[in-house]
Amino acid sequence: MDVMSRKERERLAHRSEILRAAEKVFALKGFFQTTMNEIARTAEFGTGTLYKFFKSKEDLYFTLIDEKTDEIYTKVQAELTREAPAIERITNVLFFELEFMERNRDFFKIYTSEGGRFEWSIQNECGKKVHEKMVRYIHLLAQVFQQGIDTGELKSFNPLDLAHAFEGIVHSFIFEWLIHPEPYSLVSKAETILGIFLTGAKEGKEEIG
Amino acid sequence: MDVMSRKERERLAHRSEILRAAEKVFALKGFFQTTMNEIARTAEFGTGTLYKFFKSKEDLYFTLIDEKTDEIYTKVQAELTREAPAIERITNVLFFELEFMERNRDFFKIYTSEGGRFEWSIQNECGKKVHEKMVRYIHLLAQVFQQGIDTGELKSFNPLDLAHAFEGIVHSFIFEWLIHPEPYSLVSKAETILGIFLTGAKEGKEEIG
DNA sequence: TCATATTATGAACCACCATTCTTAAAATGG
DNA sequence: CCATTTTAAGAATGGTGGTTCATAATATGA
Repeated sequence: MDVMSRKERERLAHRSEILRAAEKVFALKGFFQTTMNEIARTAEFGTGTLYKFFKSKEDLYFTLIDEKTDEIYTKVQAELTREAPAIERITNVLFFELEFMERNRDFFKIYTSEGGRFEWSIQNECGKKVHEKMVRYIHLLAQVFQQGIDTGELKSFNPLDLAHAFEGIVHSFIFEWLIHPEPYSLVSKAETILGIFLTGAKEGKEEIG
Repeated sequence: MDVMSRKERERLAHRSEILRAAEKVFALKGFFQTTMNEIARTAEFGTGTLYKFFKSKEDLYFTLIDEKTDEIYTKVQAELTREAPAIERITNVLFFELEFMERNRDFFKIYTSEGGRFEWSIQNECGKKVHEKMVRYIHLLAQVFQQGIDTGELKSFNPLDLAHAFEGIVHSFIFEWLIHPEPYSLVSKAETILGIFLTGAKEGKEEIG
């Protein structure tokens, strides 16, 4: 049952088109170097039209990030709060993340570049929202690690430290994949990531004799 | 023996003062939001004077990064190419890095924000230089891991993957430390980082014996 | 000290956008 | 079809900030 009028539906469609165009341009040039004009041209709208949907460039930018992060975070959250061994949940989340980034290269370029600008982002009203969501995600992850420790699956490191370490590794693999000139499957790195994170780099002393 | 004239020495001193001021302002506001005017005011020079030392804002920015990275990379490089067990070298480098960042909070804010802007940075002539240095560093690290694998100290993961994972963890701990409101010792996290990286998160099933 | 050369200065210039606003076009509906 | 309302457009506006340059300040050295 469609409760929206044709007008409303069209309006929404136009909004998404603008967001899609913005994503492309922001990913290519970063926030400060993309102009509203260019986004408008890419989306095939007039410049003024953008302001019918978003009250400023910042608003457009953060809305973009906010809606996309929601898309992945809801999925990840569902998996993390499931009833299952911690390692299994972490593994699945890793696959989610990698697969999502593989399908949303542009988005991650924007997302990752947010990392650098925290001073500015965090001051900003919309930026704060995005940042809080990242924090909540890390804490959720830490909670799962805590459970893994409790069940004896994991060593008793500080769970928040584990979460940071895990995200650090994942992030750096995604980053590497992004700047790599010839594309390869990001998901194929999952085994490696898990291997290093779970069993560590050091060769276990195999005291044979 | 001083081969520089007083003039030359003064000129050099002024240059450093400008760089120091720039570091402070860039760290606080990021590249696009700091103005040459503000850097000049901070350094107590006229705006035009900056252009006697640096041909543009970009030049100033990348010179800053370039010279600081040299400072740490030479130290790190010396340690990495030393004759010693791989794990020992990695451990020392980790302490270097953390200690350096602890003394150069501002610099790392700039450095990390470079991560995000790779499209732009890499196109840029000066940016390319900085990027190449990062790549060289990672490869050096990978080489050490390779040696560690050869000597049986480390498991035979792909050494480049190990290097990325290691830097990912370190980076994420530094990042966390940066945004944390009340300061704590970064160096104190070294044990944790090494623990996670070397032995992994999973509780050991005491493989064989 | 004074004439000259050198250097520093910051006001002015100019290009660049985010945003607004007038105008033109398209819906609407009688 | 026409009158009226709604919406889209992109030119015009205003503010900003990197860079330059004419001038002031300072140094030099005779």
